[in-house]
Amino acid sequence: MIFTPWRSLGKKTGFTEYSLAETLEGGQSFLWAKTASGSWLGTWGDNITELRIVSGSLEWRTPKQRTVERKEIVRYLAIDSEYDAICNSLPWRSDPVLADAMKRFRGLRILRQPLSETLFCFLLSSVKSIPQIKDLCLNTAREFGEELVPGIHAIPTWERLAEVAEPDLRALKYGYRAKYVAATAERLAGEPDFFENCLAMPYVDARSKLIELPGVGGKVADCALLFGGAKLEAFPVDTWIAKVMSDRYGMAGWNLDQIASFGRIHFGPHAGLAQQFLFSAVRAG
DNA sequence: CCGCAGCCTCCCCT
DNA sequence: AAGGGGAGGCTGC
Repeated sequence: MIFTPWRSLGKKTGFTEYSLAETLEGGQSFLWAKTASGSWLGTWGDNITELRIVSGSLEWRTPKQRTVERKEIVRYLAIDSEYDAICNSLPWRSDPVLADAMKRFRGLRILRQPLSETLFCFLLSSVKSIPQIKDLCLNTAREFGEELVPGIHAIPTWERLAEVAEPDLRALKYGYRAKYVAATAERLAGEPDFFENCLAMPYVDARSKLIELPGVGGKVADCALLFGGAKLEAFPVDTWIAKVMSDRYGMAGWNLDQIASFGRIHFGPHAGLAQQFLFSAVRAG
């Protein structure tokens, strides 16, 4: 494949080798893979981009036959957000657990993925590890998604998924998730403005709307809105976060909804970023 | 309202 | 070497 020349986004992005890796494949997206040369190649929507860090600068390039505008990269990686100010607004001064996680993963950002695609990936995520979710997503793309360049496919649209029979999803090893995807696809195919409407709503309303979909509960809705809807107040509670809140914040015995409510209040309007720092830290051990 | 088993499949463990 | 238990959740009882 022929690529454009590498272009630089500079050093001010704050990304390090470590925080870029954690941002791209630390559980927010399942569509990035490390290349033999150590760069990252991935997709979102119908975009394909390769990223790398050289001498502390973030660099990017795209296939020549399918270029991506610089502003799209900036938007996806949230480089245009006031990162230092947002980090500073988190309650790290009074929260040593958060302070430690932020120190270890400085530079970690919340991606701005397409909401539709993000919801799809997280609908497949229940009781799966990251490598397994990646396999499911990429196999689905290869089977049903548009071929963007030879060998690289986009995640199919919900409209396309609505045409796929449930047994064909089972054949891709979806397991019990097949009926969730089939039912949600059928529902969404009749509501072309669903995601646009969600994005226009406040977080709480968008969350309720997503939870109406088959197979979508609080955790999946929060992941979709945080990583695919830029709703930074979302505080997804999975088993890892439940564990750290139980062990380090004295919340043993609290249920998942209670932990999520506490997280949104304690960490504030950017609770989702705090969640991702804690998630990365507890997962790294 | 709350807690829990069951759901597919894979993986790790014995 | 075969078989049980649990995994980044949701649903229905």
